[in-house]
Amino acid sequence: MVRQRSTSVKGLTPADVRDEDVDVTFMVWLTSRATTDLVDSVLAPAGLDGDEFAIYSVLTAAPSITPTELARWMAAPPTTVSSYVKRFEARGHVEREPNPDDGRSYRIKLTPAGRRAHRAAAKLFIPMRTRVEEGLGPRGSEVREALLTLRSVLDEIRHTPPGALE
Amino acid sequence: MVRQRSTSVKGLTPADVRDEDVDVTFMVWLTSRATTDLVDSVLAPAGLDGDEFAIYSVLTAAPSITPTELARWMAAPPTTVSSYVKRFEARGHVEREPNPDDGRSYRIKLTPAGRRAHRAAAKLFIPMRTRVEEGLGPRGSEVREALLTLRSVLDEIRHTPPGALE
DNA sequence: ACGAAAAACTGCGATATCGTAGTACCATGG
DNA sequence: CCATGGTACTACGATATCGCAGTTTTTCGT
Repeated sequence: MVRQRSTSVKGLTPADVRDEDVDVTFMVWLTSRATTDLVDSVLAPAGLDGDEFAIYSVLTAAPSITPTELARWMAAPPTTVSSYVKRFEARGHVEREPNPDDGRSYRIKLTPAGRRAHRAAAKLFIPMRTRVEEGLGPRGSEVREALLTLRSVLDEIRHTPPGALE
Repeated sequence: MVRQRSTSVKGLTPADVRDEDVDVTFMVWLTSRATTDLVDSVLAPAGLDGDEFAIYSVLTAAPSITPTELARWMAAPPTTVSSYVKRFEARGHVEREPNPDDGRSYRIKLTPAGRRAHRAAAKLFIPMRTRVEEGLGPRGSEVREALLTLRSVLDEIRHTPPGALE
């Protein structure tokens, strides 16, 4: 998975790009890459990557969900979700049951094996989570708050057609 | 690229997962997906996706950089960077020049065409950035601050071998 | 109740990501 | 100055992502 060094490279190379005056979006990108790298490497032994763990977590929290709902959750295109489901099902980690409300659709549920896989991954995840929380210390809640704010702003923009100025 | 709706799905479905008591990492994941979706859709007409735009931006800020440095920057494995470079070069957007300090390596530079492409993408990006900043309002600096904090914590953990407890 | 439009999903194919393993080069010790 | 080990990069191959276009079912207007 490759453990990388630091964002501030070597001595002086591209380090002159100071974070303070960089775009929020760019920082999200950077943060996200760092998170992915860390989480993926932590979860690797459990055979799940970060995305998969996140999805399994959603499936754990929400007893059952449709592909479309999942797609909205993770802001992913339906085809991607479709192949996720296929993959998870092949692993025996999720199963589909007919959606009583809509014949075109179905609902996804973790199987016991899926729950077990999630628990195994969680066991690796928790210590990391703890370290992150410790690292954040009291600022933890501010960070969470900030992410929340940011996400709601993003969502609002995402769902506003380009032309529509309020 | 698919424009999705909202994180809080429909009426009541998986909405019972309240953000407040969700993991920071998970929120980063969610935020990152939303960001990717938004940025990709905004930049699409310019023929760059978010990742590419970010890299072009780094290359704009840092006059030249080696693949390894770039890999550290974006916390990506070297093979990924390698194929990025190949792709960008094929587009005529970057060029390699020999690294005087190291014969195994080389330095990457945006070509004029590459700079042009970046500028074109930036033209689409700026309005979005503005909307995000407006949406954040005075909380903008806190959000930036939070991301900064988070990233430094993540980096520190990432670079600490699993066993090494301080 | 019917037909048109929209929505949920998927097969397929193009492209992207990234692990494995290999090559070229540098650095260190003796 | 050579050997040994480490580092920078990449070819190749496996798998993942996701757009396009098509099918099935639902929704809505009349």
